Amino acid sequence: MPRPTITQVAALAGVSIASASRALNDQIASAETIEKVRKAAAELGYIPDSRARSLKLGRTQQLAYAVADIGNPVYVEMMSAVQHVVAASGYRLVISSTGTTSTSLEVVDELRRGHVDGLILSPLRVTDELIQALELAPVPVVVLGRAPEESTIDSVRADSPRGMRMVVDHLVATGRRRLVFLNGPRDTTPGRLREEGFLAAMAAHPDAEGRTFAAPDFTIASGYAAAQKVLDDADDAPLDAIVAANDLIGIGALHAADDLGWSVPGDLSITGMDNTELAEVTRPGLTSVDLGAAERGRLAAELLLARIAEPTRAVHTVTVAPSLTIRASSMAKPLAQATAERGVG
Amino acid sequence: MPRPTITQVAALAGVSIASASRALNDQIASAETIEKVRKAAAELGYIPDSRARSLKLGRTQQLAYAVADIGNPVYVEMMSAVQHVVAASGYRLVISSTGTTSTSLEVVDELRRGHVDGLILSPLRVTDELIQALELAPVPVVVLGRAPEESTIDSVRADSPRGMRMVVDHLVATGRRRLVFLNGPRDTTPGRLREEGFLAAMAAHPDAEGRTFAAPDFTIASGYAAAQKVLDDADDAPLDAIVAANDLIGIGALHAADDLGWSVPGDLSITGMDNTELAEVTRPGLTSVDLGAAERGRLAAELLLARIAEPTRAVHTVTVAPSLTIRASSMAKPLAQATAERGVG
DNA sequence: CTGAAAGCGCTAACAA
DNA sequence: TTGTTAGCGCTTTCAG
Repeated sequence: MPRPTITQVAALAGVSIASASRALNDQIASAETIEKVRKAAAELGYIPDSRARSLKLGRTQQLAYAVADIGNPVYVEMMSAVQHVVAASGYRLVISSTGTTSTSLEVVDELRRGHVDGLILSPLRVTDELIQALELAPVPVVVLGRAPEESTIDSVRADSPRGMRMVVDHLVATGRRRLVFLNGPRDTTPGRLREEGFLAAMAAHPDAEGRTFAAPDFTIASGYAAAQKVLDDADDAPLDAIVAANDLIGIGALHAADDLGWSVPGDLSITGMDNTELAEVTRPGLTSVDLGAAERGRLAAELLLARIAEPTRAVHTVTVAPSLTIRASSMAKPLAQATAERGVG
Repeated sequence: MPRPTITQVAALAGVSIASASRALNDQIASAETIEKVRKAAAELGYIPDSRARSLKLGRTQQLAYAVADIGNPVYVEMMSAVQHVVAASGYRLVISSTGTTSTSLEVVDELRRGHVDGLILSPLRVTDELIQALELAPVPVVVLGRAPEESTIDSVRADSPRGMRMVVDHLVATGRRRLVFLNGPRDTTPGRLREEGFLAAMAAHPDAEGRTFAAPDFTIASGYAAAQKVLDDADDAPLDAIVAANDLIGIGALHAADDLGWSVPGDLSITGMDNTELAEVTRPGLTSVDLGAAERGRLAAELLLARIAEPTRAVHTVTVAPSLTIRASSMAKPLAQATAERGVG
């Protein structure tokens, strides 16, 4: 049996389809009509067709979430939060993985198909071209990341510079003086911001020195190779802390240190960033900056829903405060030794 | 400026809207018409409205992926694979998180809105009620998990019993004789199957003995607590291997062993299941059975697309072969000691 | 408060 | 090959 339409509900209730529609939606009808229609709808198991509704109303009750790589734990965390908010508001979530190479422009172009009422976009690189496209997008867009100050696009950003500052302050406070920043690719937004944040933080500590090194990817393997190189050169260029640009690189560094016989945190502190589940799983646990991925996802979804509800509202740029989760990988030396005795190091 | 419609394209090209539609879709038109329409469409930047198309054609070019918890790494891995296949075939992916409590029945009901052309469902519990609902679903469904033999639903299943057999064989071959199976909740499909698989595998090794213990969740915290209890009781009930029902429980066990001063794999082998990214991150690395999550996701998507293309085709039940990834957590003793000297244990 | 009718944008008969 | 027309299922004027 085919799905019942509103026409059949109306027929069974003995009213016009217009009345049926009104009774079901606005409730603007006589009590008697509403009752009859509800009963008929229930009897037939009527559920309105979202395709027809979309066409008529010009909205789909769907939102898009587009990121470079939906497998990335940070994006997954955001997505869960987004999905939660979105579902609670009666929207569906359409995901699209843009791939690390593309510029997200295709995603914006796709919006013109009208299949979603809004977009949450986390672009790897924010180009002028992209911003321009977003301003002209047919539906509201919220950017997870840095949108230019003067743009008219809502955005939710992490505060990685401040996060970096927290990490560096913590390392210096626990006695580290020669820090190496292990970055991913510098031509990405996180790569650029985190490195700038690191250097700015170091500038506040004249008694400590920091240098930087860029791995080709934000991955464990890249982090491992990069850390290996840095640790191998330690005779010429000593160090007592590695500040990784993200958890994956940090874990790679943790493994490299382990394999090269460095004691963490005895000889070397290692920190990550993003505070993914992975950071909790390593031993020693990886100290990491939580940039509030879930919180950012939640806010992005709320901003988007608010703008859909009120398209002319003021532009919002929300920054989520980071927090530092200190784990064993960056404990101060006395603590570190106590830990090592238990067999952790 | 509003999105151009096919009416405007037709007007600019100087043909009827029907001709414009044919030229754009089937290409059944004179070369001249096709050329004119293409030019007009390009000039206006025309993109067909997917809402109107959905209503007219009765299909949305969207598929749904529904799992209990989209934050779970296994589901994420599947989702990535699904998204990959689906996007390559011109479909969009709508995700929905059913929550651990629900029976997935709401998801099936939602299908009647007609917003997707098919569903990939990974139910936590497969009830008769659910299967019945799936058989009556208005669009094709592929189940990730066990569908009853006689049902008419395509499904892709992991072979966790065989995976368990591989783990147990490996542990026995490396000298372990007293195995404890650390399960999650037994009233879930994976919980039941994995425990049965463990017991069946043990039956093949009369010289070894195995017992089981159920944690309330498939989480690190539950695994930690459960392992703690089992290890505390080791005087009365000795053991030399923990077989965890999944990686999270395995990692919890790894941490508990560490904290209680057990050397892994010196005193104790620990294994997980699912071979998530997490298993690679721990030290010692967690031996784990790869149940082919990505492969299952890929196959499920392909099965769904095939059924949509040919609704009357034969029912397919595909089983993906597991593979064992041996890491340091279950090395044989000689190897284990060599590793320990390097400071891993 | 209710019903008739228009129409969202598109595709697919059908006729020419 | 082309144009005319109906209609997918629904909401929303507009009269009554």
